[in-house]
Order: sequence, then structure tokens, then C-alpha cells
Amino acid sequence: MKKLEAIKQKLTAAGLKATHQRMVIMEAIADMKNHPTAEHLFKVVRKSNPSLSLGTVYKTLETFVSNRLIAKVATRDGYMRYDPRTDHHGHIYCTNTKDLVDYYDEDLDNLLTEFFKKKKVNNLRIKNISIRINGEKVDPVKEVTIK
Amino acid sequence: MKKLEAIKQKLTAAGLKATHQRMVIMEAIADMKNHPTAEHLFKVVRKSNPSLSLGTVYKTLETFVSNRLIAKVATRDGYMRYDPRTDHHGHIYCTNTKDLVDYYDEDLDNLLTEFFKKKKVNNLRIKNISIRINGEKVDPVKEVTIK
DNA sequence: GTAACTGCAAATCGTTTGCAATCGG
DNA sequence: CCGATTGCAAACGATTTGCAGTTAC
Repeated sequence: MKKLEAIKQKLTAAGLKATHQRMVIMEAIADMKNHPTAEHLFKVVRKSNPSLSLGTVYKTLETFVSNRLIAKVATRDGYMRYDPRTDHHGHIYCTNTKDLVDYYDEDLDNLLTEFFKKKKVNNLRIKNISIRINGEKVDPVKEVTIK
Repeated sequence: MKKLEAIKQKLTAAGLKATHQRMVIMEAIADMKNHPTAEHLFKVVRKSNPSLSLGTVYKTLETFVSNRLIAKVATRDGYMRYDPRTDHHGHIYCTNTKDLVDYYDEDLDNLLTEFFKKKKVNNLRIKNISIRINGEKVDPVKEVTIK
């Protein structure tokens, strides 16, 4: 399978052993558009890999995070979710459905960059400025989309 | 003491019994500029009120939050912190010192309001858009200030 | 072959809960 | 007085840790 091969390379490139567990976890997180929790991911991956343990999922995700292969996001209510995108972007959090949706808009990013050129924050080495939109999904069945 | 009297009124106005515990907790959180955790608050308040229990601190804070007397914020690493400010504002999070600092700039707020008039998010009833600045405190001893 | 990785179970830690005793209005 | 609130201890749930056995390279 082509996809697993690509994942294997990604892992190797990061200096990680390309174990079966890591590959299926990486594949799953990339496919799931939900920014899953470790538990959620575990349930999904376990179906095809019954011997996989939850502890391994946690360890693997942590390894991925520290190697910048994925990102870790805390939601408004303190749960950790994992994000296959590591590039700079914000999130929309639906308080009713717990959906976490990527948000990026180039215009907004430029706007913010310009803004913080003028307004400085003293004594802080800014790593990133992220926008977080909280709201309620109107139709919980449909997706949230950006105009 | 004047301050406690004002707090008492605030509690009563919210329809809550003005117990001693609630008053000292409210006083402490207003004085601490750190957006404390429940545990942190507990340690501080306990000094003058040794019989106070941690469970009460949690319950009290939760009561305050649901009565909009304070706000609850999840930090980047998933811990809950309590914020005496309930008006709309963002936060600066110092990843090295775990400091959580209020951030509000009217110009930025107008900018964002304008922006989201044009760019819509479909199927979402936006409750708030918050800005979150993550960075490293350069001199950990000094404060982070806004220019 | 050997260091890295996995699985399992126990431990940890922030937070919540149940309940009897107590307190505020 | 009576319902709301407290204190205490036990329960909980997400995450971590320790370690012996197993795997990738």
C-alpha cells in the first residue's frame, strides 16, 4: 500500500522506528478529520489491531508531537486532541458537538502580522498567535464551513 | 472591611449565599493577578482559613463560573485556570513560566469584528473569537506588558 | 545484538461526587 | 427552621509510568 509506504518514510526521516503501531496510528489520525482524542483514536485503530494498547497510543502520539509530526491542542474544556496539521492555523470549537475544525485565512493572518508589528508585547518572545473561534453548531449534522 | 462588603453584595445579587468561604475565595481570586488554578487558590486561601477544603474551592469556583462571576480558561497544556475578568478578552500564555496574562486591545477587536463581518463561518453561531498569544517570557522575573 | 518500542497494570493527579454535619437567611 | 453549602473521603477519568518482553534496524 502506497500510503503506508509514505508514512514509513516520514517516520524514518524523523529518526523513528517505523513500527506497525506507529504506522497505523499515523494513518488513522491523518484520515480522521476530527482531531481525535487518544481514546477516540484508540477505539478506531483497535478494530484492525486488537493487540494495540491505549498506553502505546498515548506514547506514540507524544512521540509524534515532540517530533513535530502532529500537534496537540487543548480544547476549551481541557481535553487534549491531536491534529495532523502542524502548520500555523487556528481552530473553531463547537461547544455543543465538541467538533474541532481547522481555521486558516491568509488575509486574517496578514492582518494579525501587521497588527503585531505595531503593537508590541514586551518581555515576550512570541511563538505563535492563534485565533480561536468558539460557537455553537447550528445544524449538528452538517459541517461547519468557511465562506 | 469595605472590600468584603462589596463582594457580599455581588454574591447576593447573583442569588448566592454569602458564606465566609465564598467571600474569601472571591477576594483572593480578584487579588491574584495570576489566573490561579484551584489548587493554587486553595493553598493561598487556606493560610488564613485552615478549615477550608479543596473540594469546596472547586465547588465554589464552579458556582462562580456558572453565575458569570468569574471565567474558566484552559491553558495550552490542559490545566484549568480561573479568571476574575468576565468581559471579552484574550490571553497571553508564557510557556516557560506558565504565566497567563490578560490581553485586550480595542483596535484589534475592531479589526476582528470587521473581518468576520466579511468572512463568514457557515453553520456556526459564533459565541466569541479569542486571541491567544503563546510565547516565552524573556526575563522570567519581569512582567509581560503590552506596548 | 541492542537500543528502541510495546503491552500491561499500577500509579498519578486534577477534578467530581455522595453524604452527613453545619450554616445563612 | 430549612434548604443551601461545607468538609471529608472515596470515586473518577484522562494521562503517565515502570518494567519485562519484543521488535526493528
